[in-house]
Amino acid sequence: MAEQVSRDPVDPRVTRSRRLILEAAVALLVERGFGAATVEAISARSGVAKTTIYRHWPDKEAVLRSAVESIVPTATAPDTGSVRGDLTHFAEDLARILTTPPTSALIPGLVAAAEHDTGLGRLLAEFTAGRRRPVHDAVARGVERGEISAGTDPEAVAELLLGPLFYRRLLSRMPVTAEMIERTVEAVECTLGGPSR
Amino acid sequence: MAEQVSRDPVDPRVTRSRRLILEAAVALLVERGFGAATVEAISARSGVAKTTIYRHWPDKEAVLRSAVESIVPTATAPDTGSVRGDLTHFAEDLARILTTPPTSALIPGLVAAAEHDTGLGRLLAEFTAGRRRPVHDAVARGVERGEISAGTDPEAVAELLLGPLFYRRLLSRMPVTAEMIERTVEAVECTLGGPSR
DNA sequence: TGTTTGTGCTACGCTACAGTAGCGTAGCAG
DNA sequence: CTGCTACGCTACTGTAGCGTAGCACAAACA
Repeated sequence: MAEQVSRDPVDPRVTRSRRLILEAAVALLVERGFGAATVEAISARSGVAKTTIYRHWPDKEAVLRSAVESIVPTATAPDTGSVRGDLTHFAEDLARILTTPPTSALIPGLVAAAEHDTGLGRLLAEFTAGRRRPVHDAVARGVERGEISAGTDPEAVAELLLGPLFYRRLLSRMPVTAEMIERTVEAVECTLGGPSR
Repeated sequence: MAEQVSRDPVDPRVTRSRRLILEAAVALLVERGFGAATVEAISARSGVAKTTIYRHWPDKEAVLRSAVESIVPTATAPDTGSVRGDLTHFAEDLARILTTPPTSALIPGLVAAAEHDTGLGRLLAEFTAGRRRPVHDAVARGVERGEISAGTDPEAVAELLLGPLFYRRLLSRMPVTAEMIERTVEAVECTLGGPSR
């Protein structure tokens, strides 16, 4: 919860400790995955005593959740004036997130951890839902503008656009190039049709 | 290596042990993920002594690799006469794999493990490459048939088709419905264009 | 300046797990 | 029937990691 952060004027030692701990946790998650993110490793890397970590979080899971939360990126969704422009911008944004640390390195582990950890599962669900929202908005604007059919399913659009990008990151492990993005956006647009459809 | 399997007429006790061990390992991987698939758990579940496990594999990683290998499904790719038919059949096949055990439950963990384990990374690469091959073949047949343009990039087609399906399984966790498959195939087809293109 | 509060440190106890050694037994094949 | 081989079992060693207790110290704060 964010209340804690803004409420009382906290001791600078506390903020420093928390910051160092989370930085180290993120670095470990990114570099060596969930398996290597142990409390002792975080302590060693951050220079903060293990006991101090337990003074701020009840257990390891809570630390890792905080670490993950601390780097969840927010999606941007500017109105570029056309559906194609919006989707392209969005895809480029996602591609950047998918290929640059820290988020990039975190996603595979998060996907797997979400399978058996409900807390992280919720986090992943929030992340992906947040990712789809800009697409919904872009579609809504397109409909309003008369550019595309009112019957367009925004979820379907999001899926067609996000799927191939995540596929590259997680499965085929090919680089996400500008050409690939353009091609994918084109494919999505192709299915949209005009307002008459 | 497969030589061992077919070479000598093996002692039935050996085949029995190996089978029980791998079955237990797969069950554990499927039900509770890579983290829970310990040698001791496999031993307890299979009823085979831990020492016997180490008589057949050098270490835990090797056991898990064998377990994963034992359930990698092979892709089917019948020629239905049209690109659309081929792709639909393929997508339905993949959807089944993505939603039914044991493969379904294994994929998230495999994706994550592949990130830091080169052995499993190779396995995943082989799996996904095997998945894409039928799409390549379908495209090739479509080109030969004059149904679609010779310039069609089969990798792009595979990506557009596989991406959304995997996205549902791994990220949005929505069920893969028949409508969704049809919609996705339609979207892919829409980008193909005719032979004139 | 004195008091409070957060930290570092050492030293724990506990559990889970990897991997091994040696012995006795049971099943297989000739 | 006999030798061979795989197996089960017990008992280890060693390590890694979680989470805690208590004390001394130092930084923040009033």
